[in-house]
Amino acid sequence: MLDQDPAFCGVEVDSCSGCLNYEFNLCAAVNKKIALTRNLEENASGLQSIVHTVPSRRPICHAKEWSDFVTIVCEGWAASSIALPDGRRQIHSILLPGDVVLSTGPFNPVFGHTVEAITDVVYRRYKRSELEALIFGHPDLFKRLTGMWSEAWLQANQLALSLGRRTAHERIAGFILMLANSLARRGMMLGDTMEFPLRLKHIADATGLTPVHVSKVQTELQRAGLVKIKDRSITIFDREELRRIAGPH
Amino acid sequence: MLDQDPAFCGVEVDSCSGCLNYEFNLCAAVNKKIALTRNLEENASGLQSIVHTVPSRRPICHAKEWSDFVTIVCEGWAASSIALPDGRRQIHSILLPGDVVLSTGPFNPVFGHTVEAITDVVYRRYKRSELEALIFGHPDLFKRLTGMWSEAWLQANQLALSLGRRTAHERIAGFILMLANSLARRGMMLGDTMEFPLRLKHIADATGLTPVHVSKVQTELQRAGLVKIKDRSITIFDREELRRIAGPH
DNA sequence: CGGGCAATTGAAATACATCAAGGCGTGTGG
DNA sequence: CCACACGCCTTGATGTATTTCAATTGCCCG
Repeated sequence: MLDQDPAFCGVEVDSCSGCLNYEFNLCAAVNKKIALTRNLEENASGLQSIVHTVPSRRPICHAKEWSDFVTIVCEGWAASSIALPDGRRQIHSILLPGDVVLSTGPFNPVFGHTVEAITDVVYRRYKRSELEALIFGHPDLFKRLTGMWSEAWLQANQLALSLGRRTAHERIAGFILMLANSLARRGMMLGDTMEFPLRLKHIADATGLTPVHVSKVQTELQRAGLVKIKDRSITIFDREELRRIAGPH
Repeated sequence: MLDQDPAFCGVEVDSCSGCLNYEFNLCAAVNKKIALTRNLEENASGLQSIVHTVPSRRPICHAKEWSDFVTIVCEGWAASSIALPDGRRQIHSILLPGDVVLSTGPFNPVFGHTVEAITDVVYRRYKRSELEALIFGHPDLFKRLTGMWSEAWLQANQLALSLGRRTAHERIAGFILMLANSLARRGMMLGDTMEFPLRLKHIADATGLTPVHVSKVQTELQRAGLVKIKDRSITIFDREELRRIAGPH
């Protein structure tokens, strides 16, 4: 879906309303607020955003970058990670269309993170100061953001639980199911098939394993007839069994 | 220090001003705001809190509990964790005096977490609704909270990095150093010695290892003369070398 | 056609877990 | 006061999940 129409969101400033994920997250809320302030004849051209496009494998935000902007993914897949100087790194979130890049968070930027495009990515940047001003005036928008924070914190802790206490099989099965859920919520599943542009290295860095081992577990899952990974997409045949392998939640 | 005067914070409602950690975190800010609102003759008896005491090894907040209260630790050590039904669990933060129990977060409670007393613990509960009201009126207090969230998120991600990518030695050395820093900021270090009330199981659940393995690594660190663990306290002899073992940051 | 990344596969190495036994401190009941 | 049980820690022996190393293949792209 992404590849079929990479320019779907377009490049004009307020083309989000046409975006498939418009309703998904912050974008909708923000734009509706813009509409509201317009009606009120105040701050008419208030919240501007600039659309950027980045080819796959390129960084979107760098670890040291001090950012005055809040970034939201419009199109494509990206990975947010922390890296050690010796090259080890841990991906802590896969960013999909509609996701706010939390390290460029609406209230405070969080340093030390790197965001890298997995596929070609289209993203949008809001000026933090403007977004902040908007948020303070609108309690529901605010609620949405604090809710986002709590959820992100919970997810981070659950990732820690996985990395600390789950086996490779559990982690990988769980990772696939998590992606399937995220994509389903976005209407990006075609039946039981979804895009799967991740390299082994991505999965390895997200699950705390090595690419080699990820490959072995994946072929096991495939030989057992649970999934089929091919041509940068994955089909889930036996979701029930996959859930069983992913272990308790 | 904790054991010497467990009732240091007292049990009256606004005894925090005498607390060693009063200036450390939210308490100070909250209480100053109370003072401010008093001066303004509004909401005079606004923010009430109730002090609770819990003996070691007892739960403070349960996983399923819906909480209308925000909890702050006044005295003692506690652990916040997520558990799997089969008993595996991951501790994601050690809570020390002055720490806000983030799963009872100021804006939203976060479910699925368990908070357990390690030592005897004294904590204080604020009604969320009251705290929330207070926060909205006071931007600096608000800034403080969003800053807390960002920091907590960063820490969670760094924990994930450790669990996913660091060796047992790195994790344990890093864990000890982290505690030393936290305690130092609170003025709870006596030279290079600090309280260390954690059981092997706690350290294991915080580092994603088994108690047996933690024991082996600890005795290695001790034999190498880097630290000495004895009588529920730990002394750091060679912080430099410990940092080297903890690996890059 | 060749060169370079990505994935697969097998063999060997290793870090950590599991199992099991013993010791030490602490509380408890006789 | 002693005997005893119990929880916690230590230590060694063994087991295993995952890593590391290495060789091979396929594929994309010039």
